[in-house]
Amino acid sequence: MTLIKSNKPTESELEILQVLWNEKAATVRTVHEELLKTKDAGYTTTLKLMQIMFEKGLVTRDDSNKTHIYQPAVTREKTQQQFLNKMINTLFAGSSSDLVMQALGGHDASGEELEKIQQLINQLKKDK
Amino acid sequence: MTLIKSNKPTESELEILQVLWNEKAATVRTVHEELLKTKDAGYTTTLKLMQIMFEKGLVTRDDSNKTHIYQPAVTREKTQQQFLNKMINTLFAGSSSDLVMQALGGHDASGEELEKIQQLINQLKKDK
DNA sequence: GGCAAAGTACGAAATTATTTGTAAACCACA
DNA sequence: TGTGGTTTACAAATAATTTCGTACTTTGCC
Repeated sequence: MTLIKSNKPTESELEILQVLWNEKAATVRTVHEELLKTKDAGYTTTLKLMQIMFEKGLVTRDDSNKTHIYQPAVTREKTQQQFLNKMINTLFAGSSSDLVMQALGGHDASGEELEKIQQLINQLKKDK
Repeated sequence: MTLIKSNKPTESELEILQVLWNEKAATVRTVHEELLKTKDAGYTTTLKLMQIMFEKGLVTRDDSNKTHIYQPAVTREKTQQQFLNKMINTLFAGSSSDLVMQALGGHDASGEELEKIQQLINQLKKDK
């Protein structure tokens, strides 16, 4: 049996994934331009990171043209869940509802958002 | 104006903080024994980590006796909020309710927990 | 063909985080 | 007093992550 490495993306890799999730597909150039809006790094830095992500299997790429086009190979939802679970364990002593309460309390969600959450809760209660 | 470094605890530092939050105060030995239950590291590793945390201001310590006694210098709640905000930004495109929904959907909370969350939501809606 | 622009590959430096070895200080107690 | 056990201090090795320089490749255009 082969143990599959979960390959959790690093901090910088997450930033890149974020862009790819939004754009569906993008060149290094595009990703880099996007990153420049919030941080400051060299082009080859972004390139290198994306190459590493390719090796790790975090992204796929089409290299049939000179300019490669990258796509995310992991879904936003899976990755979110992965980090949420980690966080629930290391920071909320395993209690997901503690996390939810803290998130609801700290930030403010709009009335509309609260409504959506409430509906989800009703659904979950019904399912029990 | 002095910029205050937020000094976000690292992964290992979080594990130590977790113990300190539970125990209120503890020696390196105690923390280390606790960590041994889930991971495997040398005593001096834990010691070193706690010394670094002291330098960073993440913990305080009473060194009036030979065996120093450490206490957390940051609260669990503040730290949770810090990481939640980070995560909301880098992984949930700024939407806290997306995080909540994902957390509720992925893990299961007990009926009792759902009840508590629902009450919190009602409260928040009323406050608007 | 030759040149410039934009891209990729790759190695290695720089930085940050984690782990460990060793020495020195302290304490208990035979 | 001196010996063993526990502790802190410190320096340095190791590992993981991020950044960058440089060389090579491709393409379009004169």
